[in-house]
Amino acid sequence: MQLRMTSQRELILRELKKSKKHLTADELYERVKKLMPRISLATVYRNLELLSDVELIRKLEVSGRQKRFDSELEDHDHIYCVQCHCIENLNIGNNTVSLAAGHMKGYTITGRRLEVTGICPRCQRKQIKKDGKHSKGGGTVGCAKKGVLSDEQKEVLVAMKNCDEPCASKDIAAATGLETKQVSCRITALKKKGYVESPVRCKYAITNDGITALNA
Amino acid sequence: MQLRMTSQRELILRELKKSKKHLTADELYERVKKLMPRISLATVYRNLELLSDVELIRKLEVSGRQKRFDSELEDHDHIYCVQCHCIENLNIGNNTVSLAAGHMKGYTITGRRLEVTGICPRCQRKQIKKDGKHSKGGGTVGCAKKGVLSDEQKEVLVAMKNCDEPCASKDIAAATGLETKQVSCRITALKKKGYVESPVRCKYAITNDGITALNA
DNA sequence: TACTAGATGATAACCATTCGCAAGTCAAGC
DNA sequence: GCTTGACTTGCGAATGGTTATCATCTAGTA
Repeated sequence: MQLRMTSQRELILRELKKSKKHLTADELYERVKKLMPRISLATVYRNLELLSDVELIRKLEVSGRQKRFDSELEDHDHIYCVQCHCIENLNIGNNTVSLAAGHMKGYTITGRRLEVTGICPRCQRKQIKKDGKHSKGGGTVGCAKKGVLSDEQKEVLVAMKNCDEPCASKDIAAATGLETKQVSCRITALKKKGYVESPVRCKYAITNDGITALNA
Repeated sequence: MQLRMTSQRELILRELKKSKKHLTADELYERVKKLMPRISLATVYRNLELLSDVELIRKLEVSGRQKRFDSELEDHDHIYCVQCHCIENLNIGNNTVSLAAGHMKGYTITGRRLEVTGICPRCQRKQIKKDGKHSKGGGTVGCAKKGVLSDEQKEVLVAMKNCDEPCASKDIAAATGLETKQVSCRITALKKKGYVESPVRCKYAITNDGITALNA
């Protein structure tokens, strides 16, 4: 099997090299599409795979769900920001440690990957600015994108908005005609999204985020 | 938010601890299901996530598409076999190197992950035994499970089986009544799966694997 | 120049994971 | 003891990244 240097392939390679970052397949797809609108996402995936097979580029299997690709071929490690999910290069010598240890188990070593995780300076600054929110790390892991409101949830949220002060789920049930069980379940979901808070035990109120989300 | 130790949760934790390996969510699900048949896969996922939030277990985001979970909490690294995809623990001290380098970039370090890749002793032995097959590493990445045969591919494969000696795609086309273009395309796919080989350029024959696959 | 390996675009399939919902269970307060 | 609401569960549908399939195109090679 032998590779042809097609125009698509060339473009993909060039764009990856041009961007010094570690792009995901579809970030690269977005860029390439601007220059070659009819290119298919499948072609991008295929070529990234192929190009890394022949070692013209390097596939990084790092944290997160998406693979990333790198045009830099020399061995280097990565540092990964757990908040913004950006990845930077890191240069550390001292590779011999791991190789020796590996050999002790009878393995033939083919490579090694060091990934340091942390919070990048940018995110640290952001954190200091608005440090009211207690982000437990858990909860919405990974992309902390706010879920969309379902109609059922909206119903509860609207009722809650109409209350002047924190109300019990029982009150919401009365207002909406729903069963309290359903209400309580939906409140839980809304709380997780940050649209509802509980200032007093068993009393709930809509948050500012919740109001924004309703209007959106 | 406070966790209850439900029977499901307990079982999941116990089974993970029992197996010394690094299980994926659904490997664990298979085990747990034997003891609690009505448990849901979602429950397993949920609990693994929750348990790792409270640090009763540890989530490993290692190579491959699936996450793995580990009941061992101390810091340790991993060695990963690129052929059988098994993972073993590895103990290397010397963590300070990476941390220092990370700090230089202004990061607040939260963790680090070293993954050595290689071929495990078991796979090395296997390799020596039957070393006729050139497995380029590429091709079917990850799970190297053979694709299922489509009806179209079967058609071509059957025709090929009926030939005593390697035949050209033209011959297959004649035998099946298909266009040679289609045939050639399917042959390519079959070759990639290892069901067809090309002993001579432009001549194809069904492989033993191919025959097995047909009968299956 | 004919033939075919290799590439492409479109789209369907895949697979691990997550979400939404309704129903269940447990602990605390009345 | 009964009620209430927080926390769980099972089910099933949705999501999202990635891969496979197929027909068609294109470019090397005999």
